[in-house]
Amino acid sequence: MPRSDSTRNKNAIMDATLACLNEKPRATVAEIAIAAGVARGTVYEYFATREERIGAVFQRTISRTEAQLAALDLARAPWECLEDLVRSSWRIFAQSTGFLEAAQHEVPAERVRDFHDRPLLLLQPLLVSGRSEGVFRTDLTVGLQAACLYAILHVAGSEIRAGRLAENDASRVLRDTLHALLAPVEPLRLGRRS
Amino acid sequence: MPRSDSTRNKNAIMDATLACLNEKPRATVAEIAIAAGVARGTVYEYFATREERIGAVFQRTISRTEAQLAALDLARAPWECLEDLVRSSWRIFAQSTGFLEAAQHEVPAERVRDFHDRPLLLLQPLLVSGRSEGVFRTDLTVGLQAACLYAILHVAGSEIRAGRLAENDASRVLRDTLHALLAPVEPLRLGRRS
DNA sequence: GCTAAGTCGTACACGAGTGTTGGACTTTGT
DNA sequence: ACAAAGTCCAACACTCGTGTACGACTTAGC
Repeated sequence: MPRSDSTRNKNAIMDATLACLNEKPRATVAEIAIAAGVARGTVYEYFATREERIGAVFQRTISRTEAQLAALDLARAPWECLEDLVRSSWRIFAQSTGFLEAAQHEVPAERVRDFHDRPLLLLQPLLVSGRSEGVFRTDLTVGLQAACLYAILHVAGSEIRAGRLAENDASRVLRDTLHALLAPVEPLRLGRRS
Repeated sequence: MPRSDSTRNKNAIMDATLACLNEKPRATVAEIAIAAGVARGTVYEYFATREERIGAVFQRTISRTEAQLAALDLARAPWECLEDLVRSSWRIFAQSTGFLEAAQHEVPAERVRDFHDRPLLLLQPLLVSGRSEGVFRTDLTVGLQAACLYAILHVAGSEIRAGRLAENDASRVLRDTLHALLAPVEPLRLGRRS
């Protein structure tokens, strides 16, 4: 029967880890402890090593992402599906891309593989169904499209953090950009002036 | 009158710094020295501190990028211009995005600002002219478009490093993706199934 | 209010990376 | 071939972050 403030602190530490690492990849234990409103030593009560701590947050972030993706109703039209996805989860990306980037280099390679593969696998059905319905373009790899999709989410995150994009606009901008990325090209009149 | 092997070593060190930091943000002086085929102490002959060293490579990378951008003939059609740009410089991005990412956190904030602003400023005329000619979409900020553009180049770099994208395909893929990103949306029938 | 669980703060040992120094050695350019 | 320029290597001091230890203190929960 863990005490209530205990779990509260644990969460605070994980949140602080996410937040700190998100904007400064080399954030130190001391900084994280301060951000969590906790003594440095307390951090070690829950996570014996840096790797364990980061790993836990890493895991939690993946779980959350997967939950978002799993909640999608793939039976609906691909575009609506995608819009839903973006609307419901762009924020979580904006708040964790920096962390994930940093975590790459602190976590054993196998788990990084996980991180790269699982969300892609979950995204794949959506992309594939969009393709087979003829509403997504097919001249680029799904892998690449997924990578670009995540990158765009990433961009939105940075732009918001930098104050160059208002949070209110994010959803619309993302929708439009992703639409451009995934929509099929029709006649493909390209590169020559009209 | 600097000796010839001296400048050769200096270049080797800068190249090694770029390469090492590119695939491992926390690369150490020792590793870089080895990669440059040089004793650790020798590194300090040219760059007294880590910051100075990274700063130099940082600067060099910016200069090269600017040179690429400056070489563009803006009088030509925007699409051709863009294609040229991509064709001539995607490689330099693929070889330095990791480094740049890492350098962000090792270099004083003012210079980072430089790094973010200058390439954008150089890209801006191209984007603007494309807009005024009506061949680029105008419903998104130039800043955001530029950010996405760089992000896509970034993605290509990672995908290539990860072996998921062949170098031969990169140019075409980039052209198509960027086209999608920048091309105007015509009727904008969006989100509803046909 | 009492107790156990949890926290705090400080101090310490340890490792790793940085930057320095100095003398022996090797290479370049003339 | 000879001096100057440059390199190498080993050792060292220093900083900083990590992780451990422990006694004193505070809080939650019954």
